[in-house]
Amino acid sequence: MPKVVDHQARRRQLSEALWRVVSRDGVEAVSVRNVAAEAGCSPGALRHYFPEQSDLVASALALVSDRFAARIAALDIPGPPVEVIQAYCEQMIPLDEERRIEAEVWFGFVTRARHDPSLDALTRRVHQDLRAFLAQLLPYINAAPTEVDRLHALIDGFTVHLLLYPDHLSPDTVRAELRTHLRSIANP
Amino acid sequence: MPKVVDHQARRRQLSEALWRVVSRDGVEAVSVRNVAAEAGCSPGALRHYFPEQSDLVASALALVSDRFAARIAALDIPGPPVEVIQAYCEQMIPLDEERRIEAEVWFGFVTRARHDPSLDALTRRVHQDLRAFLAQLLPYINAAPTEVDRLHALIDGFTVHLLLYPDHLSPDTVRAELRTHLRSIANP
DNA sequence: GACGATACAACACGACTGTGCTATAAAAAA
DNA sequence: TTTTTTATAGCACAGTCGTGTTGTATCGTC
Repeated sequence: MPKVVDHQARRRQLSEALWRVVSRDGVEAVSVRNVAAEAGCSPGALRHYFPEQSDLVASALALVSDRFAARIAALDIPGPPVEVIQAYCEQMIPLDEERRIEAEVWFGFVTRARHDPSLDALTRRVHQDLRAFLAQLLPYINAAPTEVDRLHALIDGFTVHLLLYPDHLSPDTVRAELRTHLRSIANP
Repeated sequence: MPKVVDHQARRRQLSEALWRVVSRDGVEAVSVRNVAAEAGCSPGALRHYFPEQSDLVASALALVSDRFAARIAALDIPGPPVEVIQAYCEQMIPLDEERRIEAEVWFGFVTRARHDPSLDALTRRVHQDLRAFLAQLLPYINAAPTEVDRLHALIDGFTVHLLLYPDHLSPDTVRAELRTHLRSIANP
């Protein structure tokens, strides 16, 4: 048997290299050569793990989704229901550097996904999962089920604003406004 | 003097050709050649009006902003303040085909603008103008000035969701939820 | 009608793209 | 040690990109 490497770990490294390229130079700078250079390997090596470019992008997007799911699973917040839901919702918003890069990658490629069938399925599924997740949260604060779309839009709106105009909106402001919103839709 | 053409009109035609390319094939399909072909002219002719590609994109983005401003100026809604503000806010949301294409172009290039200084200034200015416009609206329904960020995020969140997942969210739902929001922050 | 400015077309160039193909290095198995 | 399988590297190819340059047709003015 030949040299053995952890394929899964290698793919994650390469996906994170793509993240760094997006964060530094934007989505339009993502190419096989650029990502390989960022990861410190040859384009041929990258193509050994991702035969086509869409495989690489899909993996990078899936990693965003996985990281979010891991954060949610690791959360163990005590306190009143509104604070628990606040903590969950905050995991979807780029309030720190880690979440900022993830959101940058996600929103950088989500527009491309509409014209790329291989990415389209993934992004639609994640969107629907998030909506379902939020819908599942609402009963804990006795909010009306119809509030899910407004909450979801608010979260993604804050996400876009934090990404594009970080100097016009502080994470603390977003946290406070999110809390205001959750309290306003909660029925004690 | 030579053949005279209406430069402003020609630029608008070319900008709208760019819109159609974005709407059909996405932002990544925008190139000097593709837009020229869509407009039915040669790349050389396009470059006569837009020496560099960023000039073309900047013009297309400015046209979005101008169209929005024209719609706002043309509005003459009678009725209670909440309904008037509702009508204003709806002009920012892709609730019909015209606004959908505009929003598609805007959100398609706004991520690129963060890495392109010539586009950055325009997009930031528009964002700030919209925020100021919303802030100016709030007193008419006696809403707290602090509500501007939440309203702005909600509007852009709905915009993104309508753009990316139009089959998960209907324009009517958005209209209804926006009205719910405006009523919730209004103090009679 | 001749002139000159403008509109437009066409090509050239270098750089970049994704992707196929081939060669080498390395490590596990024989 | 030899064999075999994998990991990585590197090159080739056709296509597209933005943009510079050069030529030509067309119209308003003299």
